[in-house]
Amino acid sequence: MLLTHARLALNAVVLAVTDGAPRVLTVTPDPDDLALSDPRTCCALPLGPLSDEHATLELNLRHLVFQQAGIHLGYAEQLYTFGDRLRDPRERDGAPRLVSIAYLTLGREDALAASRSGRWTNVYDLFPWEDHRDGPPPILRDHLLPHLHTWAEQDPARRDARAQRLDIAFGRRDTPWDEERVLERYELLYEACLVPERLADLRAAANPAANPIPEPLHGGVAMILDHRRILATALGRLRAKIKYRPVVFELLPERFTLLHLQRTVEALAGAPLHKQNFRRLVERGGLVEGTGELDSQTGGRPAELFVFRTEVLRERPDPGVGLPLARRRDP
Amino acid sequence: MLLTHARLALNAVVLAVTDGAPRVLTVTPDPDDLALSDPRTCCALPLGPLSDEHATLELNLRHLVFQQAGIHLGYAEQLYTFGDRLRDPRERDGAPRLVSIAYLTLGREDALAASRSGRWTNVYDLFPWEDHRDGPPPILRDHLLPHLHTWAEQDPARRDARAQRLDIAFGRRDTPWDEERVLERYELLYEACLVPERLADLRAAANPAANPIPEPLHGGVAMILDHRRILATALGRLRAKIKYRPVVFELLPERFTLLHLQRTVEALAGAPLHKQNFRRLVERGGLVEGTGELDSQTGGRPAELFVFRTEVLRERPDPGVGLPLARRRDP
DNA sequence: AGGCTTATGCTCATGATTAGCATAAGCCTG
DNA sequence: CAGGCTTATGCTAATCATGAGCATAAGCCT
Repeated sequence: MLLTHARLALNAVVLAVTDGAPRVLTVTPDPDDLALSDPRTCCALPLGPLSDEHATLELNLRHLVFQQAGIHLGYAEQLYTFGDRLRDPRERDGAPRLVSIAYLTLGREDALAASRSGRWTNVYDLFPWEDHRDGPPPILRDHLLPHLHTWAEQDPARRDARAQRLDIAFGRRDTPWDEERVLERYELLYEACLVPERLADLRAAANPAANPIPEPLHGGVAMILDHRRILATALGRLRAKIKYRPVVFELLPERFTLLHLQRTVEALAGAPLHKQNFRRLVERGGLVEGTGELDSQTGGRPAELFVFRTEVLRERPDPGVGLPLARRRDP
Repeated sequence: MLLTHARLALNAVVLAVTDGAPRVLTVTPDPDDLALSDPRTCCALPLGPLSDEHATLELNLRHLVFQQAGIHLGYAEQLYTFGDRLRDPRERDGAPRLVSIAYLTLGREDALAASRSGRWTNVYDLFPWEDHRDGPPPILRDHLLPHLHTWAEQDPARRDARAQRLDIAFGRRDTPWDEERVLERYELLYEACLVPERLADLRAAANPAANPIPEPLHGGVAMILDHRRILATALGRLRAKIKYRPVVFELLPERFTLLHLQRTVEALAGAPLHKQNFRRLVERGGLVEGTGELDSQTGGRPAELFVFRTEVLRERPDPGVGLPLARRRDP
């Protein structure tokens, strides 16, 4: 029952929403972890070792993020443990297996200033196909989907299975777009060689000749190892979670306008919401409480400032914000 | 980034539903893992080491369960990684930290026969307070809740916080009972010394005198280490999951009656459902499809046999069965 | 003053849920 | 074999939730 040859790491996905964009805390990769990627265009999630000093994994993680980026985390939940072999290409050369326990954590906007060595990266720079707030992004229709369809046709044996996965993940045919399926979409893009880190993995593969060399690689920001997959897992989880747990409020200042709240949810969900219905949902759901104070910085009629009603946690089992979707951005 | 002194284990929660009761696969504990518990009354979840032979954790786990119990697993998903210190009391004596990656898996009823060294244990023998199919179980009102309230009053400083946790977890006052909060309930019962394994942990504690020795321990089946906590996590997760993913069908034979389906959901949720509304929900939700064949073993009018409609996965983003709750068992 | 912006109240149609009632169609017993 | 038991299944009324949109309010700016 003893496993001696594993490297065990804690991994943090720290998310915030600033200026209407979801942002993730990234750090400069440890040269050790860079593997075969280019250090200039590559970023990494904060990570570090388990230490016996800390009684729980979560405390360990908080300490680690504070050390690396000077940030005191708010909400934190365990996300997933990534332990499959060859996540790190160096394992091919006999390096011990890497097992990463990843956490999803949220911070307030103002934590941005506190960051030391970390940087905040716009999540949609890393996942440009996930932002549907102004309708499906052009890159999806013009670039990714055509390539995905080509890829699906490529292998006659798996054609049907691939086509069906595409339908489900990207909302083709009778399936609606489901903003939660971030990981499924990432995995398809990875398999189709449309994300840059796939190139590194292929280069590191034992016999590069066996796999056709990828042609239509989508440029953009790269992340080390499987960190973009970890982030995809986190985004999908968070998009699901806001619907049934009041976690959005972890991302907002104590007092906020309803539009501020809406914009934050939209930034995470990557979808536009129907304004009036959104208000009704959060107000009637007992999630917020008016303070009577007004914010006149709105550019229009001043908006009332609200606070989160903590009591709702006692009253309802699943007090999420829900997503009253709008077809397009509300006029 | 190397952690040398951790023991890393895979842990399987294998669930099935037979004769209207949810059952979990348990094995005789490894003498090494027994720690301070009594081997006669103690059971364990299947567990084993990570092995470099297997490319993924999930394959590793499947192999392990097959070896230990002769069962080929169906559905499997990662549950949680338990890595806090002192999960194993022996760590106090310098034993390396134990990190367990737990999986939630489902099997068909008939897997029962295939089991070799494992046993199927009724989940509600381990969690008698969780079965509300015939209303709140007497043990809750007569035994656990009174003791919990006493415990809450015990510490004046934490009284309010504890009382509130009780309200939320057990559905007191204005909060409704939420069948998903299995883990929260377990943790309260653990803290209040109402589950047997707490005794073992206290005995192993460095200075037993610091903690008051527990009086009102609830007897019943014990599990090694924190395996009951792992199981609580699994049950809570599954109860949430059936509502938005069609996982119940993994527990049923290919063809089933709607009542069979309902009884299976009820067994997992621990709550009675409204029959007519349940039918409408699964039929109109497109989850099932009638075969035209009848089952005359029902004791009343023969019921139609249904099959799961796989296509639903393409059509709707969240095809769970939903829980049309009934106040009492339907007449 | 008039137009722009955002906030906020209200309505209407539609669909989903809850809670029952009622009937159907087997079996079993007297 | 009728009557009562069981379970299956169809149907409805009331209530509640959701999606879409209209209309008005109340700031600012020119």
